[in-house]
Amino acid sequence: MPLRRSALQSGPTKPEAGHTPSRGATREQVDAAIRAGLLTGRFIPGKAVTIRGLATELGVSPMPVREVLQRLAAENALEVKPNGRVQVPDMTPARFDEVLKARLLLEPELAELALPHLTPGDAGNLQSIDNDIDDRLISGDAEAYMRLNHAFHFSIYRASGSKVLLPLIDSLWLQFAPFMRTVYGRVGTASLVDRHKEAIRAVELRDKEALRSAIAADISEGMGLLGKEILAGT
Amino acid sequence: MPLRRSALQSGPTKPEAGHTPSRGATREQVDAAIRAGLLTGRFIPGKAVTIRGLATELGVSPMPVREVLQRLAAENALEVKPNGRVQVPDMTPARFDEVLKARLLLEPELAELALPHLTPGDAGNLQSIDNDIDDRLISGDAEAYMRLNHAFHFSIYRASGSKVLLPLIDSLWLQFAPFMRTVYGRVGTASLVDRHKEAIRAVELRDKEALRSAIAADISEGMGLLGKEILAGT
DNA sequence: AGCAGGATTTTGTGATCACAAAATGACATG
DNA sequence: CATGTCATTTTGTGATCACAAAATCCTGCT
Repeated sequence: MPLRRSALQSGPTKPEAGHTPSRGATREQVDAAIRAGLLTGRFIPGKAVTIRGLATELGVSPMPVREVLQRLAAENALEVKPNGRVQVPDMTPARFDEVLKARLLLEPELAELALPHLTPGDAGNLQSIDNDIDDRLISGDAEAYMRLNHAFHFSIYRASGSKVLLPLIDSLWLQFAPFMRTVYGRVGTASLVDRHKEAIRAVELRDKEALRSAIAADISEGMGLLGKEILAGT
Repeated sequence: MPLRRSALQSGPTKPEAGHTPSRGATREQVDAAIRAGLLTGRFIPGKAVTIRGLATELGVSPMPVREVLQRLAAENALEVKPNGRVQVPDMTPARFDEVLKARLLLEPELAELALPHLTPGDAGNLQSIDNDIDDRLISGDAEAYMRLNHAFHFSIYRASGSKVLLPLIDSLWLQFAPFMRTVYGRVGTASLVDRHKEAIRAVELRDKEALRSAIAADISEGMGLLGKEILAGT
């Protein structure tokens, strides 16, 4: 086997020695790798993803990949077709509307719940992430933009300590991210707008309503307008 | 092994002949069995659930059970502890508040989306389910009540044809159902109230707002009041 | 009796195998 | 050249195995 460079492996591979690292570590590694790949759009919707393929790509046995694929299918991040093939589900207008609606219902709510837990230090981190985003936008690095945008939102949401709403939102992001990647591939990243600055100010001022509307506007303008346009032209 | 009567198997077991039924059929069977068990409260929160145990109980190999458990863990219906053990997560006040909030955000919305698709025939089905529920309430059959109450709500929600909101709500029900079972075990079923009648009338009249508030009231009165009371006393 | 400590069993995890279904490709036929 | 057919390969699925960690049980001591 030629050991080709994988698009999923960012750092050097781990299995240096035969020692088992810890309980379920391999599965978590595989899970993190595939999740990150989905969130940054490295999987193309409609393209089949094979168990053995990912397994050899990640240098593990098919077993942990099988389990992770089932997990992601349960979160509707992947779709198991009746023949057993697994693929990233392709976006439909109906699905898009639903994801948008769900995001608008849940994300402002969770941001509000997180607000009391956000420290001035967190606001600083958000500021720094947003600066990175601006850099990536002008350099046109869509993959890095998606990773940072995810980091921005979830830095807020995670502060809530939520164990229910957060996983739901997680599932939503996994569902729309691969599609948005294809959108950015068409319209580029230069025209992207967000409401991150308003959100940061709202966090600094601890203004509940301002944060809600910043998040809501970020969603409907950033995702809503762009996506509708693309889906209409298909 | 004495082949004890399983609490999960309702009918006679299937694997009569060695013929493979169809693609992934075993997994679906296992998935349906465990899901139904969770929704009717046949699993006790905090009690560990073992792969091999379920496997022999269902008469299958551990493999499909492993995958299904991973799926359900991804939906937060089960919890994988750091040692790998899998159990039904026990309810905490914080978790309960979040589930309640999420239900109130999502379920009235999906009911409204479903309303245009609900026919007079559907209203009749709802009526018949609700009649069954009333019978079970006075006879005190908590397990049947939970199954029918689930059927009532999801008969509405499924009509929406939703592929995003519906799975999210599915996940929520799997999370609170086992806890509610313990609640019914304490307070009995005679005192349960619901807003099903109002919901049915709203469906018949195609009254959007009436349906929303019927569902919302059903949630906050049926689940909210009962749960708060129990959690406060723990 | 209470309890620590070690042996035994149980359990999850990752790997591999066998099999059937599906996808793929080659090839012959119209 | 298009098209249907058949052989080959790939793929998912379920089962089984080996191993280590965890839990459980038993025993012997104070």
